[in-house]
Amino acid sequence: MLASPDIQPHLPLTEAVLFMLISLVPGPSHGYAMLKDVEVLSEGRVLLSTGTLYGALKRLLEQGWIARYVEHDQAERGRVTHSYELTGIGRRIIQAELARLEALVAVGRRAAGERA
Amino acid sequence: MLASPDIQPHLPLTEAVLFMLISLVPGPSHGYAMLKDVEVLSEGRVLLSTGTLYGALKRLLEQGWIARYVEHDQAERGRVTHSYELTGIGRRIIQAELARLEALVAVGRRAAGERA
DNA sequence: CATAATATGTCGTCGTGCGACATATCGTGC
DNA sequence: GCACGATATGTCGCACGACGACATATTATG
Repeated sequence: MLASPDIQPHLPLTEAVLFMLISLVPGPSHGYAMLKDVEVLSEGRVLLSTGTLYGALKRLLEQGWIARYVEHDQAERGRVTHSYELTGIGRRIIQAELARLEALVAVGRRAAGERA
Repeated sequence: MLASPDIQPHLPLTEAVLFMLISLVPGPSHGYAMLKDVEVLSEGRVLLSTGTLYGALKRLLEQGWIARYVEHDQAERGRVTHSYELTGIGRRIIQAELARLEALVAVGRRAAGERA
């Protein structure tokens, strides 16, 4: 019962990408905000560089896991920011990766947990 | 209460390395056997190439997470195999990585689990 | 006695995280 | 009015690691 068997080849995700996707679950956000969200979500352990961030965003867009739309801060003047939003595929990827991680932890605990 | 705070910088482990370390928990083994063990442990999802295997073994030795000793198959003739064994550091690394993964899953489930 | 499985190793390529660098806007305090 | 930090986006080159391809040799099996 593997929903969308074509998503398996994309796993495992890197820690950076998984945190970025998770940060988009509550709703759309933009690059810099995701950077800060990931820092909070990971309790300060994952500090994305902008190189990692924008490189990963580009790939996620190409793969169709997220979608982008342009937003104007104010009326039509001023800074232009880009908002990113999870696609259906993106949500399925997150679920698949979390399931994979749970299985991995189970294997590890079974082997390494209950013994000297 | 982070035992050995100096191990944190080594995380996250790659999937290949974590599975390789887990395969050594029950006891010493050699390269090719680890290759097959990982395949079984991962239920066929992780198929290490020998490039990955021996490259990773070299690094694990250099880092002192495993130790190597030479074994002679028979008396003193025939194929020479190398056995690898987890060190104390190696065991702590596994525990630290499993703990990290559990925390990661918890964050993911909290964000992505309990909502539409 | 050929063929598969076991066993170890190297090499080149590709993907990805990351630090450094480059720009520009916005808010706050002085 | 203006300096300065936070916000915001992006590029470039390096380093590390997984991987497939290739190379070899020994040990079982049919």
